[in-house]
Amino acid sequence: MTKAKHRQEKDAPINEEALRQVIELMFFAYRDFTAEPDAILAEYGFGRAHHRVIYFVGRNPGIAVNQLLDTLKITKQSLARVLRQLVDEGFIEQRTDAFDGRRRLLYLLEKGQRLEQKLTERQARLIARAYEEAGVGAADSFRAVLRCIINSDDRSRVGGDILAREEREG
Amino acid sequence: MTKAKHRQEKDAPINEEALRQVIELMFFAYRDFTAEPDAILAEYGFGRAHHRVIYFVGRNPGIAVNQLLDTLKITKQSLARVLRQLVDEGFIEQRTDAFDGRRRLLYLLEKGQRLEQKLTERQARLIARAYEEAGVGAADSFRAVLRCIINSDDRSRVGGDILAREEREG
DNA sequence: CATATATGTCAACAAGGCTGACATATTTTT
DNA sequence: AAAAATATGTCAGCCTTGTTGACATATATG
Repeated sequence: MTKAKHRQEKDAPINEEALRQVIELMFFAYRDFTAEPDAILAEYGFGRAHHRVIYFVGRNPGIAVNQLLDTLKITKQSLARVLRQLVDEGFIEQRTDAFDGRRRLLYLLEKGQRLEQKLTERQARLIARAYEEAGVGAADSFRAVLRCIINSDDRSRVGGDILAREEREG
Repeated sequence: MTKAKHRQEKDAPINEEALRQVIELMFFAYRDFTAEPDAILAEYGFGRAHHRVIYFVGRNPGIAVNQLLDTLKITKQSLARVLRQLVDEGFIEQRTDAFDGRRRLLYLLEKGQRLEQKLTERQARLIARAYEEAGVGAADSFRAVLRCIINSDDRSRVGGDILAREEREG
């Protein structure tokens, strides 16, 4: 137990040891959070990269390739590889935008929807159980803190709002 | 706004949309949580794998290679690569265990401690700011939920308690 | 018509996971 | 003492998923 640090912030009563613990908790929690999906994806010969694409396309039907790149913050080539597989194997469909023929809008096909649901269900169940175990009211705080950890620019991407966001800001 | 789902669990009042949002929040939050350390590590020619090793060795001075493998849940070879670099470049020291000559106990050297502090400081600051922004009391709930997401087996590893844990359970 | 934009694709590279095999030192068991 | 188990190190090679830079094509826009 180190003695209270000389308050550098105005009056932050935040325990240093507790902060250290959160760093570890984030590591373990994220690993367990992705473990089940990873195992399911492996059966399809997919990885976490495929999961992200399937998830965000499912959440934002009709998202364009560039919007997806902006969201995932990976390079065109990284996306191309996994997207190609997903399209070739019938999980995702690309339709040319009627208003701008250069754009390819992405949609989940039925096969993709089934996989997406399967993956999301597992993760949702894990969170739901954690909420129950952690006690009522913990859910809102949990979400609030997560949201505050996120770069303000990305906060508006949460909630399947990427397409609308583009119209507002882009 | 979908209408309330037919409660499949006993009486779980958990909003499905909220759960979906958490999935996204976890993705963005973890990415931003690791972004700053990643940038610092890159200056040293290191990656996230090095960070994990430095962190857990710093948190558990005298941890053995096997304990580190169990904690990180990676293979010997994956660890060997980054550990070799860290030892060669003077960030980590290996001492033979006096009680069991087969074991190599790991310690941070001064160089390693400095880097560890630098990295931890950034992450702690990010969390601390999020707590302030999210409001008082959010911290405890946040930690509680994270802990509940974690596999019960790993919960006892949080808090720099890996060495003691080994004595208790191993 | 010139330029900018959205996308696709090729080649090559790096980090960090993985496997399996094998060597060595040391401890524990028989 | 011999045998077996344990802890570690190392070699070779593979995969996924990130990276860069270059170039091609279609479409939109000034």
